[in-house]
Amino acid sequence: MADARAWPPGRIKIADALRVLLEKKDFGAITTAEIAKTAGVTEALIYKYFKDKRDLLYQVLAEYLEHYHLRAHTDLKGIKGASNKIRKLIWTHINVYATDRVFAKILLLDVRSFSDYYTSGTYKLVKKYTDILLEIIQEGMKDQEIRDDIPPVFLRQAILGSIENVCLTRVVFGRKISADDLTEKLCEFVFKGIEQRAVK
Amino acid sequence: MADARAWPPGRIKIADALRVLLEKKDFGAITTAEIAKTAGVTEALIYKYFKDKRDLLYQVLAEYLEHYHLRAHTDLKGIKGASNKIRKLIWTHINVYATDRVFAKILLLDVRSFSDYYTSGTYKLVKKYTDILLEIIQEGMKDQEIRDDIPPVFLRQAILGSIENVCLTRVVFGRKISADDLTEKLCEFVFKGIEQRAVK
DNA sequence: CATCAAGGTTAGGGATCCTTACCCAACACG
DNA sequence: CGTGTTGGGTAAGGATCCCTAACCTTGATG
Repeated sequence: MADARAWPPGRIKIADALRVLLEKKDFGAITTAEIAKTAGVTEALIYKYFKDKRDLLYQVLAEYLEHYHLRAHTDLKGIKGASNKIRKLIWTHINVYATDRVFAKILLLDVRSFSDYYTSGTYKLVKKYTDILLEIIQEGMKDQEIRDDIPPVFLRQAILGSIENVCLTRVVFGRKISADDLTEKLCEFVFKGIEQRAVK
Repeated sequence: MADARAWPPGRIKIADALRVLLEKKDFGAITTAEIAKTAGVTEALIYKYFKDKRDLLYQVLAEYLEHYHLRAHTDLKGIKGASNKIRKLIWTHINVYATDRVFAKILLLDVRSFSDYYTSGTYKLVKKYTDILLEIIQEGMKDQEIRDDIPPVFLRQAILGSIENVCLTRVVFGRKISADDLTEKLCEFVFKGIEQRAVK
C-alpha cells in the first residue's frame, strides 16, 4: 500500500502502525504512545517524520489517495461516453469504500473536523481526484449526454455528496457495502432523479 | 435559542460560551479552560452539568435540533403534494445552514468524527429530523409523485447527502450560501437527475 | 434549628502531545 | 587514517488539557 519510496524503516513502521490502529478505533482515541508502541519505535521518532499527529494522518491519507487516484484513472480507460464513465466511476468509488474501511473512515470521518485539513496538500489531492468526475461531466455536457443548465461543479458536489452519504452510515455502523447494488440505485437516482416518470 | 428550561444560570452560561467560541474556532481547538473563562465560571462546573467535553457539544447540538425540528414541522404546514413539500424542506434545510453557521459547523464537521456520537441521543434527534423527509417520500410514492423503484431510505440518504455536501464547502470556507439559488439547483438535480432530456 | 439539596469553587492529578538534547553507526574526504 | 558530518533513532522531561474529589455557601423545609 504505502508506495515504497526510499522512506526510512521507522517512517514506514509508524505509518503502518496508524493504519493498523485505525482498524479498531478512531483517530481521536489513538494516542501517540500507542502508535509508537505498535510501530516498535519511540514517540519522538514520530515527530522526526511528521509535524503533528494530524500531519501523520494527512500523509497516510495522501498515500491512499495517490494510489486510488491512479487506479480510478486506469479503471476508466477504454470506456466510451460520459454516462458510462460516471457509472464506472461511481462503482469504483463505492468499491473502494467497500473494501478499504480504514481509508473510508479517514476520508469520511476523521479528517473532516480539522479545519487545517482544507488548506492542506492532502485536500488538494482529493480535489484532483474529484476533478476526474468534473471533467467527465463537462465532456457529457458537450456531447449532449448530460444537461447543461446546472453548473458542472455543482453537479459534482451533489453527486459526490449522495455517494458519500449513502456509504457513510454503512461505514459508521460497520455494515456491508455492496458496490453493485449501491451503484445501480445511485445511478438511477443521479441520472433520472426521484420524480415519477410518465408511465409508458 | 437555548430553550430556557429551568436550567441553572451556570449551565446556560457554559452552553452559551461554547456557542460563542465555536464562531471563531473548531471544537477540537477549544479547551475547557477557555470555555470556563468565557462563561465566567470554573472549569469544574462544566463537569457538573456535562459528562464530557463532548457531551457538552452533543447537548448544545441537541438544543439546536429540537428548535429546528419544530420549525421544519411548522414550515411544512399547509403545503400540498410531496414534491412541493420536499422543495420546501430543502429550502428550509439550506436556509438553516445559511443563517446559522455554528449549527452548520457542529452538525457537518465537528460531531461526525466521534464514534460515540452515532449512539447518542442527539443522533436520534437527527434521525427524527430526517424522518420528516422519509415520510414525505413515502407519501409521494403512494401518490405516484415519486418513483417507487428505489427504497425510500436510500432516497433520503442520497438527497440529504447532496444537500449537505453542497453546503459543506461553503461552510468550511465561509462562503455565502444563497438558499434560493441552491434550492433551485438542488431540486432540479434531485427531481430530474443529470441526464439530458429529449429536446421538446 | 438541624438538615439537606442545589449551585458553585478549590486544588490537584494523570494522560497526552510535543520538544530538546543526546547517541551512534556509516560514510565522505583531506 | 583521523575527522567531521549526516541520517536514523533514543531518553527524558515539560506544558497543557481533561477530568475528579472534596469542600463551601445559601436558601428551603420538616
